[in-house]
Amino acid sequence: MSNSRPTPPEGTSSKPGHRRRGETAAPAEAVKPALPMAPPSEPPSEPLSGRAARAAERRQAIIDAALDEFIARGFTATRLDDVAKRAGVAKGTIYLHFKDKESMFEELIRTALVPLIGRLHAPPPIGGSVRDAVEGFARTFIQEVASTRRGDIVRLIVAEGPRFPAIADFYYREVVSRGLAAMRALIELGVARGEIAHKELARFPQILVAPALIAVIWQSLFARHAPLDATEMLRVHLDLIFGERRTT
Amino acid sequence: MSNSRPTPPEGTSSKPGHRRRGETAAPAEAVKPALPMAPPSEPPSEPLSGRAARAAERRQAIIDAALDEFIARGFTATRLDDVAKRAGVAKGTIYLHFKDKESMFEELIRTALVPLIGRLHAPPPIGGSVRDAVEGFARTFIQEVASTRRGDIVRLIVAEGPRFPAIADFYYREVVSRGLAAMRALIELGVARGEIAHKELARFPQILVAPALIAVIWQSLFARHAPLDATEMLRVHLDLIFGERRTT
DNA sequence: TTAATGTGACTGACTAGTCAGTCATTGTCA
DNA sequence: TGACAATGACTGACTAGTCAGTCACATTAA
Repeated sequence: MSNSRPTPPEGTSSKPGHRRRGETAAPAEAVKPALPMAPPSEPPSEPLSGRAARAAERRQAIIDAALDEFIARGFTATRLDDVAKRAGVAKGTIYLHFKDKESMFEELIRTALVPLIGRLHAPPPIGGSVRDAVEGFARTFIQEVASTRRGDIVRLIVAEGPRFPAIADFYYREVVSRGLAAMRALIELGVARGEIAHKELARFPQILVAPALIAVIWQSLFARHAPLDATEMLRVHLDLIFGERRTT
Repeated sequence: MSNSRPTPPEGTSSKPGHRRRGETAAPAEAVKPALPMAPPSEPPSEPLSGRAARAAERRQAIIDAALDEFIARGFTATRLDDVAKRAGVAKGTIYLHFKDKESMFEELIRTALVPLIGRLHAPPPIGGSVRDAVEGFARTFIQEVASTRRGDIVRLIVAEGPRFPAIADFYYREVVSRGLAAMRALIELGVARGEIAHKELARFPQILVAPALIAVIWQSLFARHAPLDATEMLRVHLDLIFGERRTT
C-alpha cells in the first residue's frame, strides 16, 4: 500500500497495491460454469498421437481460458499470465498461437461468433408459419446464446466495441446486418401473409430482436437481483407482434 | 516498442509496444463533442473569487474529464495522468477529491445517473392518455440520454457492471427496478383503460423499454455504419403496443 | 538425432498512488 | 489601509509495483 506510511503490519486484506492481487492462483475467480466445455487443461482421455493434434488441443485450451478471462475482466484488465495458468500452459506458448494480446482478442471474438452466423441461414418458412420460424430463432437464441457463454461475448462486444472498431465492424457486417436483413424478410413475409398486422415493423427489425438482447444483458448484470424468464418474455413479445396466443 | 527486436527506426505508427502510446498529448482522441459542457480547463470568464469556488470548479473539471476518458477507454485502460491533463490539473489534485480510481469511477457513475432518476417520478397520466405519458418518457429519453453522453454511461455500466457489483447493485436499485415499476404501473393503467390490448405485457415491462436500450447501444457501436432514427423506431414500437397511429 | 514445440525467468515500458514543498488567497493586527 | 502570517489547494517528481512481450534453454515426437 502506501509508500512509507506507518501502516499496521498487515493490511486487512484490503487492496494491497494497485489492482487487486490477492490469490492470483485462481484467475478470474470461478467465473461461471459456462457451458459444458472440455476442461481447460489436460487431454480428456483420448491418446491422440500427432504433435499437430496436441498443438491444436493446447490452442483450444488457450482459447477457452482466454475467453473466460476476457469475459470476466474485459480486455485491458485480463493478464496473459492468468490466461496461461488457466490453460495449463506457459505464457510463451500463447505467442506460438497468437501474434499479440490484441489480435488474440479479436480472433477470439470472431471465432466465437462463427457458430452464430451459421444459424442465420435458416430455411425460409415455406411450409410452416412465419411465427414458427421466428419462434425457432428465439428458441435457438435462448439455448445457444442467452444461457451460454456466448451471451457474455455479446456483452463483451458492447463493452469493448468502441475501442475495437475492427470488431464492431466485423460484428455489424457478419451478424447484425445479416440478422436484421433476415428478420426484415421474415417480417415482410409475415405482413404479406397476414400474420403480422403492424406493417411498419419491417422498417425496424431491431424491435423484434430487442428483448432478446435485453435478456442477455439482464443475465449478465441483474440475474442475481431478479431472475428473468427469457423464454416467457420472448413468448409474450411474439404474442404482441403476431397477435394473441396460438396453440403452441 | 518491443524489447531488442530489430524493428525499423519508427514503427509505422502501428502498435509501439504495450498499449498504444502515440501522441498521448491528446487523451482519448477527440472522444466526441458530448454535450455543450463547460470547457475542461480554465475558468469560463467569471471572476469567482473564493478558493472554495475554484476548488469546486476544478472538481467539476476532473469529473468531466474522467467521464470522457472512462467512456472512451473503459475503467482499466483509463490513465489518471490523462484525466489530469484533460482537466488541466495535476494528478495529485485528483486525490484531493477522490479516494482512489475505483471510488472515483463509482461516484462518477452514480452522480451521472442522479438526473435520470428524477425523471422517474413523472406525474401519472390523470388527465392525458397513457400513451401520451409513455411518449413523454420516450421523448425525454431520446433528448436526455440517447443523444447525450449519458447514453455512453449506460453502455459503460453494461461494460463494467460485472466487475463492479456495487455499481450494478446501485443501478438496479435506483434506476432499473424503479423504472420498470413505473412502466408496469403505466401498462396496467393502459390495460385497464383499454389503451393496451395485450395484457401480458405488464409481466415484462422490459419489452416496453427494450428498443430504447437498443437505440443507445446502436448509437455507440453502429451509428457510423448505419444511422438509426431512434425517434421513429420508438414511435413504431409504441404503435405496435397501443395500436395503430393516433393524431400525434 | 534434430527440428519443432514448449517453457518461464527476464526486461523495460508503463501507471496508481504518495508527499514534501510552493504560493495564491484569506485572515489578522497595527 | 497595508504588511505580515497562516492556510490549504495544488503540484509533479518519485516509489513500488504491474504486465506484455522476448528468448535462451529444455523437452519430445518423428
